[in-house]
Amino acid sequence: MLTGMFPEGLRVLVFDEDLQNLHSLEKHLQDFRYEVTTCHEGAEAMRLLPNHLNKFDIAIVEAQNSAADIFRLISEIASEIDVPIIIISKDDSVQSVINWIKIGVCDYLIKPIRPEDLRLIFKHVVKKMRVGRMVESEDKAAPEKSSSVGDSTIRNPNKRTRSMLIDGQVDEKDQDHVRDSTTKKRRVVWDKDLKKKFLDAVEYLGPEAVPKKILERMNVVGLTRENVASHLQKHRMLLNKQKNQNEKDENRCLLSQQGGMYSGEGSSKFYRGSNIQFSTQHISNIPQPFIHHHDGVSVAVSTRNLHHHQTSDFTCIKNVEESLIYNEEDAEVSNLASFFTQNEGMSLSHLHEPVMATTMLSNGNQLFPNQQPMMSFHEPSILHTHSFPSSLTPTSFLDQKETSMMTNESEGLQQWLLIEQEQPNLTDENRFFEK
DNA sequence: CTCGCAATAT
DNA sequence: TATATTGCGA
Repeated sequence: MLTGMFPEGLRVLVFDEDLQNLHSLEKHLQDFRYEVTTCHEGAEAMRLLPNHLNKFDIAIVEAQNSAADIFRLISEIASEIDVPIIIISKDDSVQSVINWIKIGVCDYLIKPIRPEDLRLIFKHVVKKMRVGRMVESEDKAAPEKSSSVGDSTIRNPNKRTRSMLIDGQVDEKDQDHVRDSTTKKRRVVWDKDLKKKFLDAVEYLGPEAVPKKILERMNVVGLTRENVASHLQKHRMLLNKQKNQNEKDENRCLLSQQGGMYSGEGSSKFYRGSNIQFSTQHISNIPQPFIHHHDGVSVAVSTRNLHHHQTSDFTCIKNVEESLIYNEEDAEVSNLASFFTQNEGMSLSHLHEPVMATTMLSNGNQLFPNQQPMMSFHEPSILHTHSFPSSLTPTSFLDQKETSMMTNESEGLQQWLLIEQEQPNLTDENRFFEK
């Protein structure tokens, strides 16, 4: 029964209502060469389980605290079917554990789940097989001390080391296996979703936002406190950078006779207090005083009234109308060139004219420093600029602004401005961990 | 033990 | 470049 490859190919049914969690679980299980079947709908899972007794070796079921229906269903089938069932829950209460174990599930994992927890699920299958046959050595491969109830809450980074010291034989095997497929440290890819979870957690926790709590709040399988700490460090550095940049901007602004305000994506004050985030782009040759370099992107904002950005969405919108940001990066110019030649049939001569592209992002009440308000011109979102008047004349800076204001009735302008930001989506394979 | 930070490694 | 790791003081 136990082939040399065991537990590769272990057939696992995974249920989680949260699709992202589900995929994360799937990914990690597949890393161990398990054969994974996923489903995110409770009734479906419960149907799959009893009807496919020979299709799965084990089932993992995520159960919300309040999932009384799932509890009922599982309690009905757990005693009837032969498949070990593992519950995943964020509820770390003793009572919850007792409730589930009592109805016959074989294990209970408390979120957040480590990949290690998932790797060892095969022990329950082994244990089941042992009921008929006595296999002494398997006991070591399926140590109770690892990954069962309680383990998930008490994270001892030295546990592995200790157990290795205790039992050299098992550990050498273990380690080899681990090196091959499991403990190989993976680099976390902070994609859009992860960043969102992170930022949501940080926002929710406010001043309490420390790595541990953020991690708990994010509730992402496999993510470690260190991962979060590292990201948090970067995140804070960005915020500081932006803050400093902002202060500089304001100083320059105060000192400037023209009274211009400079802003880039780093102008958090610019955004704060509004639930709208926006950026503008412009391509042009513009007078020096309007150019400000921020993170390699040259931007400038001309605003007549310096202080109403933060007051409300409405004033913010009005400011968008008044905001022009110039981007003089050559690459951007050529991107823009290809965009217009491909999509608009515009002559390249337009490139010598200022072309304004403005995005306005509704992203909750928050600044997203990691996103890229400066969209690249080959992304689909730019297509929204079709409605922008192409008749802008390359006259003066303010003339353009007025042209745009006149050409767009406010409703149209808003629609034109509201461009959903899109970042290239990672495939599921690459979603969370790098290969 | 956790946090935050900086330096350093990958 | 982005993320991980490490070391150290708080």
